Amino acid sequence: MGATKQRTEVRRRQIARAALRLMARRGAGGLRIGALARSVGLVPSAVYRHFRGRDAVMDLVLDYVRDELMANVAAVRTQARDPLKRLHRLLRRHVRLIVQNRAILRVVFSEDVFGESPRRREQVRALMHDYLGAVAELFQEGQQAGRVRRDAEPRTLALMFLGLIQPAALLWHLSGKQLPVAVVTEQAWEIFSESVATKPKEERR
Amino acid sequence: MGATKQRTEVRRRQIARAALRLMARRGAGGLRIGALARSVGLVPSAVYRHFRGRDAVMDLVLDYVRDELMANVAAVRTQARDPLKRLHRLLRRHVRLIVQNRAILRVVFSEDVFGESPRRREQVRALMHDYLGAVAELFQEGQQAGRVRRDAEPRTLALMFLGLIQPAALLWHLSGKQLPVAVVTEQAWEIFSESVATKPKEERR
DNA sequence: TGTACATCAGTGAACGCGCGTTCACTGATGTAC
DNA sequence: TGTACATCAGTGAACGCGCGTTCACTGATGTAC
Repeated sequence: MGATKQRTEVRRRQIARAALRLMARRGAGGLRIGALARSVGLVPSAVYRHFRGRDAVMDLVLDYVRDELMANVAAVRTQARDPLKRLHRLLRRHVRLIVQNRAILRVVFSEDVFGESPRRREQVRALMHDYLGAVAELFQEGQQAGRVRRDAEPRTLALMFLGLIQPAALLWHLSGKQLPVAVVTEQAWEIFSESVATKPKEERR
Repeated sequence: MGATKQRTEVRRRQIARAALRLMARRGAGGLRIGALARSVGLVPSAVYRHFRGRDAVMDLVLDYVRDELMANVAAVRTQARDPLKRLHRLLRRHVRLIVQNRAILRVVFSEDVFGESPRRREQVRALMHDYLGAVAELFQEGQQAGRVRRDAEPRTLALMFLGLIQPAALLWHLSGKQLPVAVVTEQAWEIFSESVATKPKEERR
């Protein structure tokens, strides 16, 4: 029944957005072509006019996630000079990203990604690796600027940084938005950053 | 053809163990009755002699995970008196548990659990909640003993504790055992515990 | 500006596959007497 | 200790379902002249 025709670029965008919504609710494995089509007012087979298949949709979503994460890193670089401030802002952005678009959690933790195809798994590994690399770079710059203690590996710090968010985000997600992620993460950042910053002996924070 | 008969309790144990192995490789969603049956030398339909269905198998696995996590908490309580030492030991045990049995990661991050049935989701939430509660208790005892700073919420500390492991474990898993989780986690613990412990100088607050 | 044709985004029916689950059955094991 | 019967853990065939994907088609949109 008569969906009005749209140019393929338009449909691709619509479908990608719908995919994000669906994955937020049902997870990566729960991305059904049928539901996807319906939610943009098409018939399942119509999706194949715009994508080669389910995998191609997934790819686009993964690209989106990567873009968002990396854009955050770039953004905080322009917003602050102090490496620790940059990291703090990145933390907030990361939390906001996850809260606003739960699909991101699902993609990274997905089954699909986790076990299934070696290709997918490698894609996500690379994504996580790159993001961690960018975060580690921020820490390293902090070390060079004398703001961050030098007796810690930047990559370890980057992992800890992610660790400030991940369990809270997971629990938040499981509990259906009950947990105040932003607040908890902020508290965790305070403790973490304090222990990571070089102490200007006997001075205030 | 012709599997020798076994008592149902024996089969249940065999099946549960096989389920753990399978989930470690393919994830919770990848737990197939067929594969499960084959890996204990049975025919798919035979599984139904011992379990009501796929969900019942999942339930048993979930129970196992809960038991292991909680047993770890109990164990470290007997192994050390100092709350921080207990937490350190718990961290190591947690890492070992995950490394030795990857199914645990999959269960907690699973799709199945993540989106699908509200029941499953609630089960996992409760599991995580209880474990976090037990960890928070250790922190609280540390505060009462004057070993842990009092200006931080025990629950926040518990979340951070999990955060020391989770991202590392995830990356380790994605990269196919490349990352030295134990080492990285140990480094992270050093930084974390240092910032959480009360400093000999500024005793009380 | 109108006509002829190519392209393109839709449709619905059908196919195939994997998988969980059911069912009637069989032969081994356990139990009562 | 042997016999009769109940129970119980196997088997394989079949069913049903959800879902991704293909295909022949149609009517709208774009383009050449």
